[in-house]
Amino acid sequence: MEISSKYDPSTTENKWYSHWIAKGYFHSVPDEREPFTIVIPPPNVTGVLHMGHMLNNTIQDVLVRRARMQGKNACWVPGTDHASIATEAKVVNKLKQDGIDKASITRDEFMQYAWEWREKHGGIILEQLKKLGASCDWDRTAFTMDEKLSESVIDTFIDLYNKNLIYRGVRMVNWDPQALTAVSDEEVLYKEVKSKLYYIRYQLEGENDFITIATTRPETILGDTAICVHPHDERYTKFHGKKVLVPLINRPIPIIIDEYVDRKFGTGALKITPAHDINDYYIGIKHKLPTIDIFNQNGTLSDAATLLVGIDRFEARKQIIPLLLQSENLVKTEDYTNKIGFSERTDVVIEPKLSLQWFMKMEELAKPALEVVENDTIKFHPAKFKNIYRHWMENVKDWCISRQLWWGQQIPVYYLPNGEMVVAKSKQLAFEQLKAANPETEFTLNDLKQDEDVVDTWFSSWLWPISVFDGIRNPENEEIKYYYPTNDLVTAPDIIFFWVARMIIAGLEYRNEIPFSNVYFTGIVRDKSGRKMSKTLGNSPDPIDLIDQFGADGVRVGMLLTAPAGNDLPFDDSLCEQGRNFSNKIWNALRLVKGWKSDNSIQQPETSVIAVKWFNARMNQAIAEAEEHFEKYRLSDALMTLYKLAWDDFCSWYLEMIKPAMNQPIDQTTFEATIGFFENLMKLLHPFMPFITEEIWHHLGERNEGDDIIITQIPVSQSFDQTILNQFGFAEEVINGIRKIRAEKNIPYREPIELQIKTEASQRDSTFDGITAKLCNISNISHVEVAPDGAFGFVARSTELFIPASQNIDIEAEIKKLNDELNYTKGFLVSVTKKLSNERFVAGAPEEVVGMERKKQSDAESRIKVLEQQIKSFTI
RNA sequence: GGGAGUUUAGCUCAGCUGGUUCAGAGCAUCUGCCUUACAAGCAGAGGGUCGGGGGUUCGAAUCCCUCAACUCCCA
Repeated sequence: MEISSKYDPSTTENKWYSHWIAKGYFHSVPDEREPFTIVIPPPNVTGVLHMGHMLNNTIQDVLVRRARMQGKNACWVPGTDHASIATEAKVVNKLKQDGIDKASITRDEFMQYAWEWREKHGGIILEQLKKLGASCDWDRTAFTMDEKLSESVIDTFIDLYNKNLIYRGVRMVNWDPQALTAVSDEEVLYKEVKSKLYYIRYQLEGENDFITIATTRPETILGDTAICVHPHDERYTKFHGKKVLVPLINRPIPIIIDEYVDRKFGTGALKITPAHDINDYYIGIKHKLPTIDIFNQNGTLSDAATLLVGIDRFEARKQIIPLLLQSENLVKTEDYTNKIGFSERTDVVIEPKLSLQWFMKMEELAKPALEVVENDTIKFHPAKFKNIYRHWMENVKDWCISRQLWWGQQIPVYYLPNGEMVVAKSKQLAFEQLKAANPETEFTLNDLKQDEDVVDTWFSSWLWPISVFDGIRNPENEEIKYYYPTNDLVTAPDIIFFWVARMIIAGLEYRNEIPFSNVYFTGIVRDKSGRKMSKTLGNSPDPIDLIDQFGADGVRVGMLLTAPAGNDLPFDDSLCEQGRNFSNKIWNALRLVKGWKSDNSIQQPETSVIAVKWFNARMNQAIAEAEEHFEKYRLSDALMTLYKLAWDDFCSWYLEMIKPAMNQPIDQTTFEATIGFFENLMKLLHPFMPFITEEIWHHLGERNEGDDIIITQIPVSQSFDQTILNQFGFAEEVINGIRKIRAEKNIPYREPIELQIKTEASQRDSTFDGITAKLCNISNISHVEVAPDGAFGFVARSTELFIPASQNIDIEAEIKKLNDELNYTKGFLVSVTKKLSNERFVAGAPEEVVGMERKKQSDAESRIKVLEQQIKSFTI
């Protein structure tokens, strides 16, 4: 069979993915095996696959495939979340393009459009994950607004309300004037912005005196209800108890005193606008100040402003300056840099705004959720994220869960005309509840009006590990009992509070059990210059293009090789190139092995006996190493271990050791052992490189229907022969020494050489002589008593080796080389001897350490002796 | 302003509770090779006073203090 010299992923990837699907390998049903469950962090339904998803889902797939090959019942639940703000914005835009204004249609009509949108666009990202090889149980694909999940959300809301953990209140919220909704603290991004500090003077009521304040937001003076000064600020003592007039509108407001004021900032006098600044809000409460909300929901000035009404807040800022100048209230303007909050969703400047919202009390719920992370019931990888988690949990604030949107689960609260409210699953139930509580009520069903708002999307996602198994509605169902708690969660650290913390809270509250045992925090994928990848910057490659270019396996390997947990990943195409090259390397190993004819009439050569014995030991050593890395969730290290096992040990060493002469058959024993090794390598690599390993698996032998690598058992480490590894270590030094001499002296590989070894007969070990001869094209290896003349020499451990020279030897160069080595070794000996002659060391250090030092000392001494002899032999 | 983390080769990172001349890996670089699986390759080589300073110790990349730079989180 002809196999191409370049591996072509495009011919294999779709083939195997369809095959796995057809065979139902990804589908899981509860059985008697140990379950291994991962729920996907549901990507945003509006999104397309980006590099962060690639990294995140590759890691999940590695974990899931490995678990599957360990004989566990692996279940990876895929799905998407409804992303209320983002999706609603998309739908509103789409409607606008079609000439429809959201305000002109009903809520039901809007929801219909939204569902249509999601039917059409909502599945893109999941389809893309298939290209990556993600072995999700697609039959379980979930969506946060599916009936099952939505009902769980509503049930939870009602339950928490009844437990007095949800309340409604007026609070200063982060208002997004574009999305026209409140957003949570976590959805506000603070950025440094160059702005101006305006110094504005307020005239005292009835006096011709002024007090000057500094502000970055001059337009908000219209909402001022006080000026605040520090009680000990002598500059302002004379103003205590007086009133000033708000410029332009001449509304009188009091001068209040509070230690909150920073005397050094600005003028030391602070304007107080309780409706539009969180700190002012608290001062307002403390001093019982009125609040004047001068903004409409869309960020324009309201009637309450009395001036510039209807003008946008930023335009108002521009327009108020000339007015203040004219009225001689503007004293001066300074450049100033401050941090301003932006909406994560719409990127507009957040407006602190007082509004009536629903909140969830967090303090009590947070305690047990902190505890399980502190005591490692849930392990974070890397553990440093525990600190961040602790800090947040200890300073947790109530969660604003209402959003002024339509796309999402509508809050199950019904209001009566008199302002009373009933919390229930439906209008009918609410009415029944009302009747039960108050049989005399005059209100009818139609008097009940449901809250217009929906709950935050995270109020759906926080239930995800439970709700995908219907564990809220049916807490005793078989699936939730089998799959929950899930095993691993793989996510980015930036949603540790949005999501991870709240899932832990929900798990403990509703299952009385943690939702997962391990949380693997990936890094953030950045571009070469360290910037976060984003659509707006346009610095993110299209993952699908990358897959086309390097193959899914290549991209997976590329991403994982340099992505230790929690470390940012500066992405570069060359990483995927490395992955692709690796695919090609093992592909070519297949070509070599497939080209051999095996013959069971040939005796297995001694060199191959040794080679097989060695590789077997080496492989088990590497497996043990990889297992350890997996245990610590160091996937990139596990991959690197296997990468080197395949490339260096298998391809570069082992295959060269056993390679038959050109066009010669190979003995059956070695051939079978080699196929076995190759198969094991493919199994070990399968979680990382699912496609090529499946392809090679089928090339390596005749497979029965259903004999696919994806469901084979992954090799586990067995005890291995340390002696042969040590013997190889020595052989490796010898071989490298010979190669170095060949390279330095320009002796081409084709030209056979002789090798003479000088060791004491008792220490002679010729195990690898045959292999050394084969790999270095040595015609004859002999053991000698005396160093030969006219030979290139080198020392491996404390053995002298010589290659008789067919050419003249540059004696001086040889002596120099030996002298350099001698000096180095002597220096080493000095340091060791010094250490050993230090009584405090010998007394204080553990015996093993001292023993090791003694061994180093004697090794160095004998090596020095050998080197000195060699030098002497040259100088004679 | 408060908190956390990071700083080791050109790049990305390992180096666990001090102890092999401990300074490592991959990639990149340089040199020589189309050696009959692979130039997406093979064989060699170079490269770091472990951010600076101080301390503890027989011994410090590792522990302590301090300074500096960067990153993130919170307000």
